[in-house]
Amino acid sequence: MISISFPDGSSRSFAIGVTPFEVAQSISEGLARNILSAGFNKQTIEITTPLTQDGSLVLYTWNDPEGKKAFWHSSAHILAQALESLYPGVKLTIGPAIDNGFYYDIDPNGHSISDKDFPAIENKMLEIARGKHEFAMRSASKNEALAYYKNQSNEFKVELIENLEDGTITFCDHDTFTDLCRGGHLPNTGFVKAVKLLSIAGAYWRGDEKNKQLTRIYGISFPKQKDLTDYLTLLEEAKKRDHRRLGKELEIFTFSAKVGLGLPLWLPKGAALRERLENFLKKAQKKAGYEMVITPHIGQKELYVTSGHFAKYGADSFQAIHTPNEGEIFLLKPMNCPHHCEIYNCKPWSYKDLPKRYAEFGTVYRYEQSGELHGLTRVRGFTQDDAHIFCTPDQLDDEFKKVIDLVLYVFGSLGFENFTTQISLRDPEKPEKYIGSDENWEKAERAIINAAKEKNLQAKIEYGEAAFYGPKLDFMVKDALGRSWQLGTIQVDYNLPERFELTYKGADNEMHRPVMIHRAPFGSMERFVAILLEHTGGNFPLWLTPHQVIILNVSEKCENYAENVFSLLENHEIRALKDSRNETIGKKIREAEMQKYPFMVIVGEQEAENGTISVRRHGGESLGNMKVEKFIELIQNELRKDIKEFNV
RNA sequence: GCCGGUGUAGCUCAGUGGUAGAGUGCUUCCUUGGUAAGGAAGAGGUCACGGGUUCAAGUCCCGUCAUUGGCUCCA
Repeated sequence: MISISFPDGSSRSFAIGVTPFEVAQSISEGLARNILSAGFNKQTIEITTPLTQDGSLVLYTWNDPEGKKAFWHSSAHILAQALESLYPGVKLTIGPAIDNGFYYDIDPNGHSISDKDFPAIENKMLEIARGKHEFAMRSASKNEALAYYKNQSNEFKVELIENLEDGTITFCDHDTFTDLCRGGHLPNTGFVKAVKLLSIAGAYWRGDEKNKQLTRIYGISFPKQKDLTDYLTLLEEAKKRDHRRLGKELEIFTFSAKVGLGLPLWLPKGAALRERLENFLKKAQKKAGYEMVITPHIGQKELYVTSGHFAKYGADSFQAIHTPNEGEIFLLKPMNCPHHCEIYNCKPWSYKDLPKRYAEFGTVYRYEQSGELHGLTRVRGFTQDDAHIFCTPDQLDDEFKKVIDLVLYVFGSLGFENFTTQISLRDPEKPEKYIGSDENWEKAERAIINAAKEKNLQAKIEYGEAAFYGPKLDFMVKDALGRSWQLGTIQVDYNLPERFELTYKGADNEMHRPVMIHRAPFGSMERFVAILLEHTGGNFPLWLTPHQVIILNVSEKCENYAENVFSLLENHEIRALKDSRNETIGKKIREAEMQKYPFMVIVGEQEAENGTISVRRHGGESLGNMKVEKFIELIQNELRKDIKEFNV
């Protein structure tokens, strides 16, 4: 007998060789029907794998990420089999499960595959699935495995196997198909009832652009047809929240091929929205002890040689700006830090003056590769809500925590609750990649980890993701399609103070180097507004929205009254708009709904007579008739609730 | 930058080799309305651009540009 323990802490005895499926059966038939995969002693296994020793067992269903993973990983095998059978000679490489589905990378080996072929591939996959072929794992020696793939001239699998240790190599077979595989499958292909291939793309072998480009096919699969239908509906809904679409519909921003790729043009409503966001942050920053500075959009080449950015990025960036003076060269600024360092350098500082916190909405220009541009989330000219804090090493901890507070305040005020955080540290294997002393790095890394812990951030630690000059803490938010974007960032920097020879005089009467914190709570105005659009679906909070109220007159007879109401609202700094077109009231309401104005004020002859207005909220809720003064009060109350002050 | 997709009226899109279309918006007129589309008429297109095949190209082929899904990159 072996003893199996469960996640709830209980444990039971089973016969040696019992499978997770049988364990599930012993708990309930329902569970046994739904179980897809299992974890035994923290290792993913098939539910048909016999257990031969004591251990802890977790059973996974579709509702567990691990269950979905087994499902989608198995689906990738089915996709690979379908591809092999439809396109003989294709070379398989890797095919993992991802957050939403799976993909398989293949070398088409002369075949051309396009999305027009998807229906045929999907049908083949379903045919394979219906065969209910069992997935069976088997071990192989390294030599056997190498021979198998050398025989197929599959250099990719050979490369994979060469990096594996003999004795750890396993294959998975189902039906007529075989693949090198670590494991974690469904019992058989029959679990897969619905399949949809989503897109086809090029992907470099092992993610390196110097390598051969393979063909990647993305797909998703489900245990029920209805799940697929629901998922596709969800995708359609997400498309409606695409910031590029909303940006056009709500007239927030546009692009012009004449102006240039990736250079956004902010329309009046967008500019006003952005200004409100900036003012919101400025107000909080003022409380937090920041001082605004303003720096030019260009800088001499020497500035970037000093900062080190020229050597690293000069060749791949916007090219030099020349002047009538021969040899005089300027560059568009790709970041604000060097300018801010020179501001710090304009006079000597005492430790008593620190920290200095310089903030600027600084517009920077970066020549992103054309294929990377994406709406407002990835552009070539954008404005960072940048600030640099120059402090003593002793102040670092405290300053860092204060910045976290500010970022949390910003995210909280805008309803970003589902953000994730990531701490990026040095790669301990490659100390040569980083500059600065070990002591400083340890101090900085400790400061970030402690600060994140103290602020209860469930930060994921990533080694090797740090900038070469220091570790960082990033705040990531997902867009409508679930793609993660980095918004807020806080970075510790020992490099620039060194390169710009920044100093302050300490209590010991000696000169010292300050530490620098780079931080941007929004990240950039462009990306932030994009993600905000996708999160709110264009229904901005009342304090931020371009127009808070639209006044709709029922007929031309009450246009004067509408004008009076409009002036009253304007006098109280309520952002109102008037639709006095000669259209039916029904049509005006419909259009106002589609433009997502938070309040509609409807005025007709009755209202004009009684000196009232009829108020309707976006979405259809009627607030009834009231005096304009009461409505103004209502809005002002909502605004107060909407946004809280930042408390240092 | 690389691998695919797409590009037709201001916008959303139909149009598989034979006279350039719809809805919506816009202009004008009628209608004077009551909480998600009142009616009529009109204007609006070098079918992204350049080349090619064909008696004939929006449609097929090649190139360029833009855009888009990924990959790579992201100071």
